[in-house]
Amino acid sequence: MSGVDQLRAELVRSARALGAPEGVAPVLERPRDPSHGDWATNLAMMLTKALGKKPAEIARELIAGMDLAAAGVSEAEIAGPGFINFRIDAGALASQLQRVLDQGDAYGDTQGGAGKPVVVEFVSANPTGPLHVGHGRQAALGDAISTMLSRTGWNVSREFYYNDAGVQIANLTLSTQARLRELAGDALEIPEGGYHGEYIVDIARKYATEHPADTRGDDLDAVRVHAVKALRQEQDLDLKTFGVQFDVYFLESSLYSDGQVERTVGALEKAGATFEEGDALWLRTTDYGDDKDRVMRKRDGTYTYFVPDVAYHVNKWGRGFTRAINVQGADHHSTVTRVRAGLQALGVGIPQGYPEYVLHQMVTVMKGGEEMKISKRAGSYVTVRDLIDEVGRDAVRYFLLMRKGDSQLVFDVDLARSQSEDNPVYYIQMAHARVSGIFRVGEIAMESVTGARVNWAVLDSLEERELVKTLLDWPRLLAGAAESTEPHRVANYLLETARLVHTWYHKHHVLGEPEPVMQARLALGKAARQVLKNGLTVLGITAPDRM
RNA sequence: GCGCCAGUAGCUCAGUUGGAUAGAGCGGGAGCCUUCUAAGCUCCAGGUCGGGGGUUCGAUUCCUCCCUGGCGCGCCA
Repeated sequence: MSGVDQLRAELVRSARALGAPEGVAPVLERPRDPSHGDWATNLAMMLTKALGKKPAEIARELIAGMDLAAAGVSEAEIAGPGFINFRIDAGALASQLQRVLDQGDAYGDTQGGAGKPVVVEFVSANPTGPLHVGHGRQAALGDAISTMLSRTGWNVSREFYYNDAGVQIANLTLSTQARLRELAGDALEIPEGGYHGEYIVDIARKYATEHPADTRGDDLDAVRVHAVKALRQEQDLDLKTFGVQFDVYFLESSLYSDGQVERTVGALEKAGATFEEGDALWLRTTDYGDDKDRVMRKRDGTYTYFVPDVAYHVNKWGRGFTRAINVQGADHHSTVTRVRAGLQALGVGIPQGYPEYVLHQMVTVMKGGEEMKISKRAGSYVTVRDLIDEVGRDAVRYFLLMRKGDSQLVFDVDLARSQSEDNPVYYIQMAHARVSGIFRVGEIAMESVTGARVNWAVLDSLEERELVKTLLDWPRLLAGAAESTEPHRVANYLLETARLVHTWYHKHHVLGEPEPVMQARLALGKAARQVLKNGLTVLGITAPDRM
């Protein structure tokens, strides 16, 4: 049982003795202001109605009824409108760092997910061009969310859905053909809705080399296969450079070839959720909160995009994923209602909120004070590769994760590239490297610091107490970030932790101090380094030992 | 017009799910290196939390109505 839990247990015991209702659950929080102690509770204010007394009186009685020593409390005072502020004994507080040292890379991991399966789908780009910044945000978000879930006990599968069966693929094929014919001497005629980027020229050139008998691209089937393959390879390479790996690549086309789309449509018709009108087949999405019904099968006999998407999610459910999370740009949010409506209409026991969506707002890339819109290769947008080339993988990851997904994001290339003073990524990594440096310079093996025989009570300065408390927050913070699927909480936590580490490092020397002091500070340093490393790992960012 | 998201310091954004005197980074100003990395530390300036009403001991946080911005509202994906 951790220190907070003991404190809470004592509070509950005391409150119950005063006549508080069963199930009373005191909220303990860390006050912003250190002078308000290490933990504070508003319990006395919560109980005013139930006990019919004034907050201050209740607070006094609560404290009197607690075994403060058992909870490691050195001081308890009543403050403000009725808060109780507890100060924890320095030794009792710092000794909890033993957990960090014992658990190492696993410190912070919890088991809330209980091994249940969850599929996280992200990126899911059409294989029609290089990945753009938005895909980058999805890749960073999806990967970090997956890691967080995995560290909180979920059995995670990362999945990439390839839209390889639609109109876009036809446009890609025709665009490639147009470039082939341009290379053969014709005037360039990129079709309506086609792709204008430089990369199409590369693909065409390679096709012509590999297919000397068809340099004009008359064999559209061969052109399509070639172009899709080339772009999948390019996207894979980008993702690899970004450090993202998937467990499953799911092809949209397989939903058609396996008959899953037809089966889903048949089931929806059977369920009476559809109707025909104007030579088209419609789904009654208005029965499930949509503002109008939606076409499933167009007049030309093909399906609208959300139909295979419904089939795809039936497939996920069928594979045993009772939880599914989709990371997508907010411009796709109209799909949410439709897919869920389709799943509900099937009536096969899929819960209403399935799948969950993590929608993120748009990214604006700024460089030199101006919006950067053009990539040489892609033509009309900035690619993930552009960003990695500009600022490096770690900085791209951090900058794409530092803001809540709900916020529009301004990516400042100049700031991200700066390696001197202003960059939060390097600030955090530097904290890790500086602590590593203590061990390197002192020639102290990291493994030799185990926490055994450490006099934790030595760590009683303001800076040390604040750092200790923050390090002890990590498991709770990670669990909260995972539950809310918000990696930016980890990013902000790391920045705060790094700040405390830098301050501590500057103020409290380690090497050459008297033995008990040095041993205690080495233990604290090692714990801090461990937490920084664990947090950076969650975000997919490296934790260098020297910079 | 309808729906979703946002509006907090000059700029970019956090705000621990309703707590105490609202924070960080950048930008601006002033200091700190014969001692474990100055990619660092310390201090100063900077705010009508978009606006009005409501809920209660207490609201940046919850409800409601306005205002502003982004995205979406296709037999496109």
